[in-house]
Amino acid sequence: MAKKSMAEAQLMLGNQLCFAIYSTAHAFNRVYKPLLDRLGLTYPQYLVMLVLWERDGIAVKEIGERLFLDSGTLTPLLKRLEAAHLIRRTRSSEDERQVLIALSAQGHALKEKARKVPAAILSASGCSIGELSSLRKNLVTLRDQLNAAVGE
Amino acid sequence: MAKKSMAEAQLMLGNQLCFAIYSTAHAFNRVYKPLLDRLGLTYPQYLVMLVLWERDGIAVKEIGERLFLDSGTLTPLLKRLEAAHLIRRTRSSEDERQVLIALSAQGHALKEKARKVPAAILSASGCSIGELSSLRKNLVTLRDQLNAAVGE
DNA sequence: CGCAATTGTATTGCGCGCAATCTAATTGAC
DNA sequence: GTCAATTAGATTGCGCGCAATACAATTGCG
Repeated sequence: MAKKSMAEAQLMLGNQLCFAIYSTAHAFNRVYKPLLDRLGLTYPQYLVMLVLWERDGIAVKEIGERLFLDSGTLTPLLKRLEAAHLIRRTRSSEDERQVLIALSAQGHALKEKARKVPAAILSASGCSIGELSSLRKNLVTLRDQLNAAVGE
Repeated sequence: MAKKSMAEAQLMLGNQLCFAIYSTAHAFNRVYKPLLDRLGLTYPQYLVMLVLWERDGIAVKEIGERLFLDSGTLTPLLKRLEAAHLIRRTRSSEDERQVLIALSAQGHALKEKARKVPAAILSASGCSIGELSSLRKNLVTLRDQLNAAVGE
């Protein structure tokens, strides 16, 4: 009987870590949206730009590995960034299968406008650097463990 | 110079935390998918069923409040659950604006098959109950803070 | 070299997630 | 009671996110 109610408790929404993550991700999105609207970016597009601001001229594959996204997501997203004149997509001459992504002048320039985003997010979170940092570490560990479990 | 790059690194933390959450949510989804496929549910549909297994006969509005989802997401999702014969949607006679969601016999029965899901997730996470529970608590605090910040 | 297997990207289809808009039902101020 | 404001859902449109599939370029094995 005690056992059964434990199984029951595990099915309760409030007890589920996954729902906490799911709903926190949505909450973050809502905080980011007004900030990113000013940059003309969606959140996944912002992630791609963050990768490119660190280093551009990389293949779609590498962006996908860093963000855990595949070509089904990235190909149309990158086409939209190209249509917005933030990036250029060119086939690699060394390996014609690869499409290399380079920032345009506008894409580089957008980095300056994006500088104030992290501070705004930090303040909306209402947490200390230490809290956020330990939370991040635990999540990355969990994520890597989950991804390893999927790969068997 | 060291100070400036440290401040910059700290500012990036909000971004990094958000990406940690974003990518962990996707990792969870990948772990859940094969388990939920056997139930014929997607993850958001599973969340709706969790709410209904706790208490059904509730309005769409209440489901939306518990899951932080709006009618644009729920209406088509609930129609798919109805098409799968897991729920029934009926207008409230007291307030004709409301649509009440009730589990069908199949919907109730599915709860039994869903009981083994949480244990499978727990094992894939590779964490102890205590770790997951404290992580969950921190995330809920952060989520509520973020949602409050959006509401100003 | 020749050909099968692999790799990188593109395409299609489906299910969210949400903003914006719409409609019908209810409430509230007077 | 009347009419404006509010509320609950539904609809539309767009951008992911991913599985499945397709295809061309490259690699590797004989």
